Amino acid sequence: MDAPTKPDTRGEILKTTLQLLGRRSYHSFSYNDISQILGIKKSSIHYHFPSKEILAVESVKKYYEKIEYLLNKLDNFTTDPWVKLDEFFNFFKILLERNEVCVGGILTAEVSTLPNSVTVETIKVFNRVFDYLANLLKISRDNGIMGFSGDPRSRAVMIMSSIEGALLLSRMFNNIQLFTDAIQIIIRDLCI
Amino acid sequence: MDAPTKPDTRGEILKTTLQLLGRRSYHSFSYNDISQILGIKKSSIHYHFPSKEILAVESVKKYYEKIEYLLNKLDNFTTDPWVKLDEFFNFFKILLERNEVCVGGILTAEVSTLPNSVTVETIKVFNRVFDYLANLLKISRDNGIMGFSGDPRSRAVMIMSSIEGALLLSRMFNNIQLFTDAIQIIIRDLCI
DNA sequence: TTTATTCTATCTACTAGTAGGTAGGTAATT
DNA sequence: AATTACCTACCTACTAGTAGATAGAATAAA
Repeated sequence: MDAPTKPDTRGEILKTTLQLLGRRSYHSFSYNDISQILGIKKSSIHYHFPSKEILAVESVKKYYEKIEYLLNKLDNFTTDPWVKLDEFFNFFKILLERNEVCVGGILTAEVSTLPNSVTVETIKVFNRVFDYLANLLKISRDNGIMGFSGDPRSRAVMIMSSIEGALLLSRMFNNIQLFTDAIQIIIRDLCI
Repeated sequence: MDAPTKPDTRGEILKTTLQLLGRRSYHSFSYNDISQILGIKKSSIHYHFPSKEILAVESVKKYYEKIEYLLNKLDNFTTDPWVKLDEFFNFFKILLERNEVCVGGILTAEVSTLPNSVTVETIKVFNRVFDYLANLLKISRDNGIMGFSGDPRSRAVMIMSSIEGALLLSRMFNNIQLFTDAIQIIIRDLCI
């Protein structure tokens, strides 16, 4: 058994920031929120992240890692594209159950007032997901497992558009069924 | 010919607010922005709208009217549901061309930090649109013009989810094609 | 091994700027 | 005279951020 690890303040700050981004928005949380949640002073946060921009950039990078971990886990877990999609959608459903939505969706909605460096990282997340989904869709259609028409990448983008939109609406209407219904339609439209 | 109409400061404030909401977000514009754009002082805005919450509520109500006007115009213009949908989607495409997105989508993304009264008005807008689309879809399928499967209202919600998501992503990627591709898929998936 | 120095990570105290908002004043209109 | 619609001047609260201090840990030197 290892000795007690030293507290990871930096990591806790990032984790808290991601939660705040998933529940609120970039402009709706402040260093003061984090300091109260973690019981440290604002200047301690500034020590680890000298500006809010840097904090957000690092947070989005961490989010990218979480997405990367999810996608790798899907590929290690199964080769069945339907199961992969199911688990992929489930990742977002679990966010909803915690009253969060996708950090990417939040930042996308605020993009016109975001520091550019944050936008750049956000775009990377989406492109990673688009690539993954487009590849999955293409292979599945080539194998005759799926029957959708049109360009796989456009379909991938449209799936993520639907997911982001459905997450936001589902949260506003306080109705998870709204999200799961949308997922059913997305899946059904892939079958034809 | 009428005499010069008196300046409609209240209306100009509302119009400017809607533009700011469509380009930024609730938390990313301030009375100061409006005062600079219109060349009036903040307190003059406060005179017409004593609080930001009231300003937002009135703005969303005005947006509801714009949507209502759009939907009525569609119904007066044609009975062809494909043309109606095309024109409906075009309304949002024109927003993109002005570097705006749907006010409803913006507010939905910020809902966790909005005054409740603003949320209530936003929900009304969406329900209006869901009702309209669900009705259009149901009639069109009953008439054999459309071939989608599943509940028309769920399909309507999913269409709006896709539109909101695609608007946000299209704006972020600075690529209108992203939006128009999504629209193509939405329409195509209604044909089966 | 002990001591000195450097590094890390937190703190207190403070800043400039901006947000939403208020109170009182004034000119024009009714 | 009352109302409307604008103004100046100001307020509190909060934001992101800064400077300096300090304690503990790690490293280097004797």
